[in-house]
Amino acid sequence: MELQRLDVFQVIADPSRRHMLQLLSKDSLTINSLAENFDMSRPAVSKHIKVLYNAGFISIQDIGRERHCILKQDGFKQLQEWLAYYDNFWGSKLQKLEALLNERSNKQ
Amino acid sequence: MELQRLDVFQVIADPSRRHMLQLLSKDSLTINSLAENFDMSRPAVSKHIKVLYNAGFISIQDIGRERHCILKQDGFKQLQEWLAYYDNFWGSKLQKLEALLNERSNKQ
DNA sequence: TGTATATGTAACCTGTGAGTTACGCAAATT
DNA sequence: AATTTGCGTAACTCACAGGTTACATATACA
Repeated sequence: MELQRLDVFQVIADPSRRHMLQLLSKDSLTINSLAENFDMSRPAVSKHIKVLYNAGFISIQDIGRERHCILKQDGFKQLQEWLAYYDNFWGSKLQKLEALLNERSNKQ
Repeated sequence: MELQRLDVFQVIADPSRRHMLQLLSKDSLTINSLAENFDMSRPAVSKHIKVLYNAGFISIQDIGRERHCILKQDGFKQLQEWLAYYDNFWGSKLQKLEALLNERSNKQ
């Protein structure tokens, strides 16, 4: 795995990574303490962490030989911005319907 | 491609599918009119549409031999629910910080 | 100083998502 | 009735994400 520069959409597409984010929302954890929760090798977890870090979902604080992973908002923000566009779509669709209904009732 | 039952996270991980959603947010389109916007074969587009449909991102209205694709809210809702959990996380984190700051200023 | 611990990286294997072409079928058109 | 159009599906190829094991490195501890 050379590049590991997946975008935010690809990052959350993996169930293991979503599970990691969920665990980190409860408490910040080291790579090993994270790995205890998964049925995969520690290097595999390490790679996922790298992916999450590169996409801005976590920050990492090195304390001695330990790496503490902390949830970070940046990655989530990109997703929210994407969704906000469609929120607006549903909103305006509803508004058009309301406008149509108002127009109808005015004509009566 | 046998199963094509990807979850909402996998569905939006593909750039082409996100582009399709964007196009459909402007206007509902048939498979062919959609395909004109992409540098891929029509069967490829047809498969993406099936994936989007199965995940609840679009509904389809058959008119004669044409299939009209219309944006649908269901898929987006699942993503919003997922994000809402973390919204709450950031919210509560901010509240804790505020509480801490208030406590400090009261002590002075 | 030697050993145990926490982690990263390289090399490799494998499953599968995403593309292709070829074909089939029903609806529209002539 | 014959042809064209719009679309779905089957069979195949290929790239690559996600897993593995083996090894390297730096910190903590005895």
